[in-house]
Formats: sequence, structure tokens, C-alpha cells
Amino acid sequence: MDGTWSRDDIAASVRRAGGRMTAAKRGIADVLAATGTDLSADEITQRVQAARPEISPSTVYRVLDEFEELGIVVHAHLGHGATVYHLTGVPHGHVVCTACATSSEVPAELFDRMEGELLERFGFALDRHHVAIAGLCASCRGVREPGAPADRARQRAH
Amino acid sequence: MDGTWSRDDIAASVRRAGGRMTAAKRGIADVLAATGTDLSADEITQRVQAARPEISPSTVYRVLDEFEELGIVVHAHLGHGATVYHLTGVPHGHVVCTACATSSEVPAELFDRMEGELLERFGFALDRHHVAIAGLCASCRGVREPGAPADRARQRAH
DNA sequence: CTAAGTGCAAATAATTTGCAACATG
DNA sequence: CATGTTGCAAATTATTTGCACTTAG
Repeated sequence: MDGTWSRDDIAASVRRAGGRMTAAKRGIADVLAATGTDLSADEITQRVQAARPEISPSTVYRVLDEFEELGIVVHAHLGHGATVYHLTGVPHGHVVCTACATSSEVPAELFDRMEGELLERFGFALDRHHVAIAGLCASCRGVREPGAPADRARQRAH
Repeated sequence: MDGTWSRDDIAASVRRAGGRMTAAKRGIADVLAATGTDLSADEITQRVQAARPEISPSTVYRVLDEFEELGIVVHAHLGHGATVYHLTGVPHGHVVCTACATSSEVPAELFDRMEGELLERFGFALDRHHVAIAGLCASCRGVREPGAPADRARQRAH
């Protein structure tokens, strides 16, 4: 139940918990299943509305909350931007570039060592896919050549 | 210039950049220097207003932005909560408990190994103090004894 | 004096909530 | 047909911005 989710798996999970499978939930489930990447509530809303324009943002938030309690999706905070959601499955971490705001997923094992140390030294049990790590991506590094017009990446450095 | 900041250091830095040292900036500098921990813009506003009630939140945000461009403060995103700020100095990472929402600072070396791997494998240069790592703190772990009344930590699990 | 800085009110963005109308099982 | 759900509008929270007025240097 932590591999790939189909719309039917989701429906089964919802009903098992006493919930009802509605058009909104079906639409959201389809969007999530059709996309491999993380999506913000707003992006999910827009895609769902492509098919059913009447579905409101508040419904999307409520359904996402329900799916999360059922263990169907998880959310993560990517720095400055909005919260993103994705189906549970291959656990992964997130890195966000503070210059171009691009986020990418990285294998969860990268966190292994830090996880162990945090647990031993602080008793803190890390959740690898919940919050993103910030930094500069490969293409944004080295862009700042000393002496260059500075360019001033005027975006509040995320 | 990355050790401990005094109000005068800050004033010098502001003036060197062509800025003016005002009552608001002085008040904010004092609050930051008096507190070792991370503070949200709202907490800073409240503390500054204890002395000068007329100082507005928007000014706090603007001053914090200026201080950040001058390298006096850095901000970090602690998961669900508001952005927090602190004076630059001892670099550290942040961990936030998803159950009790408490955040703590952890030594930056914990990130060393991950930093190296991210750089080698993805060309990504990590910024250790920008975004928090989520998980369960020592006191919240083990609280969920199987069979217990579940208690339902009803807060949207951060 | 003069440009930097400020207070205040209004504008955004991301969510959340109240409630009456609906639909699923 | 009972109750889980939804759409919509209004409320919140965190932040940003426009502007006329104030003040540091």
C-alpha cells in the first residue's frame, strides 16, 4: 500500500474509513496519480478544474487533508513557496534552489547518516520528506562571477 | 563580522551601505541582539512595540529585509509556521517537531556529510540554516503507545 | 535641505471555516 | 434518507505595497 496508488486503491481506502468517493475526490486522485512530481494545492485545483470547473479550492484542501490522514498523500514545505503534496510512495527528500526557486527530489538515503546522528545525539526522529533543504542548484552556482554586473537576483533570495 | 553583533556593529554596517540608523532599526537590532533564538517577524514586532508601540509590522519586515541584504540577519522556514530570523553568527540547522511544533537548533556539522553528497551527486550547494528538518522530538516520540486512547494530535500534523 | 525611512491603510496570497444545499451508500 | 460532502462567501494569517509625512545626516 505504499507503492503506486490507483484511483481504485484510493477509493477503497476512503470507503474503508467510512468516507464517500465523490467526483471531487476522484478528480483529485486522478490528478495526483497522473503526476509524478509535487504539486501545490493551487496547481491541483487548476488541473482538477480543467475537467470540473465548479470544484472549489476549499474542497481541494479538505480532500487533501483527508487523503493525508488516510496515508494516501504527504505534504512538504518547500521554503518560501506554498505547501506541496504528492502520493505516498518512494520516499524522497527535497532540495530547493534559493536563486531560481526550482525544487528537485533527491533519494532519501542521503538523509540516512544525519538521521542516525540526530537520533543518537538529540533523540530527534527525522522525517525525510517533510521539509526541503535550501541551497543553490548546479546551474545557479558559479553564475556570480566576481566583477560581473552583479545582476542583483532581486527576488528576496527566497 | 560574523561573530556577535552589537548595536554599533549593525549601525556601522547600515551607514556604510548608505542607509540611516533610525529608532526602528535600533529597536529591532536590540531585540535581535538580546535574543539568542530564532524569532518570527511577529514576535520581533511585539517585542519592539513593548518599547515603541508606534513601530508598525511593515517597518519590521522592511528593516529585516535590509538587514538581510547587509548580511546582518538570515531567515529560515520552519515548516508550517512563519518565517523566522536571527543574527548571522554561529551557523546552525533547524529541526522542528511535527507533533508539538517546537523547533530547536542543531550544530551545522550534522549537515556536512549530506552537503558533500549533494554537491558530488547533484551539484547542489546546500545552505544549512535556511530550511528546517521535520520529525518528532525526543519527548513526543514514544508517546503513541499502541492501544492508548489515541489522543489524536488533532493539529494538522504540522 | 533631501533622500531614506516610516506609519497606516489597503492589497495579496495561502488557507480555513460557517452554512445551507447536495449527493453517496 | 441520514450524513458525509461540497460550493461559496467571508474570515484568518503572514506579508507586501502605495503614499503622504517625518527625520537622519
